[in-house]
Amino acid sequence: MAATDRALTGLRQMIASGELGPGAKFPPEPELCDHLGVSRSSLREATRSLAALGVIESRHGSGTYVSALDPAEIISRFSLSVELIPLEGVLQLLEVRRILEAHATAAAAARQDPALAERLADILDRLEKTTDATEIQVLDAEFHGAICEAGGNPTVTALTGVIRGRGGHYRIFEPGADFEAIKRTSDLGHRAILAAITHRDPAAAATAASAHIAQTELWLRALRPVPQVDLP
Amino acid sequence: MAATDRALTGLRQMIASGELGPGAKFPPEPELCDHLGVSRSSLREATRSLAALGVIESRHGSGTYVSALDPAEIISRFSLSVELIPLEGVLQLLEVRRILEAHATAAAAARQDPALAERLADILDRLEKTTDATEIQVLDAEFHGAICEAGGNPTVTALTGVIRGRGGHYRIFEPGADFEAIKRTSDLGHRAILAAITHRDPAAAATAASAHIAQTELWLRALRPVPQVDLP
DNA sequence: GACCGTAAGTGGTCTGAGGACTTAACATCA
DNA sequence: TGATGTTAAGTCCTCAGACCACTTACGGTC
Repeated sequence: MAATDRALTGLRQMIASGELGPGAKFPPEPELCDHLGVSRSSLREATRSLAALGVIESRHGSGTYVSALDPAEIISRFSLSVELIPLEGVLQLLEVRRILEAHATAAAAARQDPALAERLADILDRLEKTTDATEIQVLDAEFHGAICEAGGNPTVTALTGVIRGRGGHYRIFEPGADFEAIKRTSDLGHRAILAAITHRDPAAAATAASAHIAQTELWLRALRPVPQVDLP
Repeated sequence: MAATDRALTGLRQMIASGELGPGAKFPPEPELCDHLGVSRSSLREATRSLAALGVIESRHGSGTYVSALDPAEIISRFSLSVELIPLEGVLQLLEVRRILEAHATAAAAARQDPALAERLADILDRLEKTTDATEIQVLDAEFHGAICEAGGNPTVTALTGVIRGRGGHYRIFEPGADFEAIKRTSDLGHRAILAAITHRDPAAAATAASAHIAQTELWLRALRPVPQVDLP
């Protein structure tokens, strides 16, 4: 087996075997090199791989640690790769988001939390007032994010968040030909979701969320020209 | 910004900007180092990160290439990290699988493909005959995998596959106290799913799949002792 | 035309060195 | 005594250079 793979397997094994749990500290690099039988370069490439996957964290001057191994955090790391997926693949992902978010929205409606409805209404008030593309995107994420959070499964929240972030790169809400019609349809979709949550109607909430995201899928399908993405 | 981060951002930008599409070849490492203003070590750590995420592929002696950027392949890379998630997180992930697979199973039932039903029946025949833990796991994966595939969304298939693989590490089917009862319940669940697909009843299929996976969640919840994982 | 060896191109690995950051122990001062 | 500044040890980060292993394509040979 290649050196880096050997290091990679060794590091993963140390975690999988229970030798190192979440938050635990790895031995210093030279010691690990000796233990795994690889050079520092290979070891560092292996640690970088696991760091990219959210499994470990290297802290400059302090040490290398096992991450919390929280599924939501690990899924968040996906955004680094999901942001590069072309439109064709994004549509597949949007179906995943539609299914999961319909479920989460239903769960949120079933939860019967007056504070949630109030907060969502406040977000929509602000959302309906603005025409700025960036602000629309932020408030939309806040709306759906709050609902998913209320759904109770942080993993679902993280996963839908990553997909929503990717979709946001395709700027549907740029002022253009159909801007006003699209914006109005979107606003109405949000109100339908909020109404279902306010009325504590899980089935209606799932349907409204599903329809709202399906609408986004249709817009994206029409938006064939591949956009530029600005990375940080 | 740190050297490796600079390289990472630069590489991602080359893809995000459209300069390099799926399958495209990167310039040789020395040229990239010069272009990005980092040493070869730092560049290599950056490429390893992106390779771990499934965004690029390095082929020894040939070059470094942009991957297909297929969401299903990218999600498959997740298994490297998902396999290390502790039981608590696996339960959150299983809920994701339950939601997605219920949907995919319904879609498969709606598809009305006689060949699928035949293939599934064959798998179940073999599954019901064996008591070998590994073989059970393989056939179970084959059964659910075939259904998800028929569901029509490869991303859903990949995601459920990764989660199922993680759950499989907790060996529910080891011969033990409740082995026979568990096995019989599991077999019945599979037959219920197959019946719904054969009868082309999407709603029943979704319910059966959901119930089957929910049962698995219950077994896992009861299985508190953390198992050892054997990595390849 | 098919096969094979060779050479150029490219990523993989190792070694050694110095720099940058974190942490904790220690000394100093009010 | 308590707070503060200093120092030193520990650790990861980056660079440079060299050599190895693999792939590919070219050109020669049969």
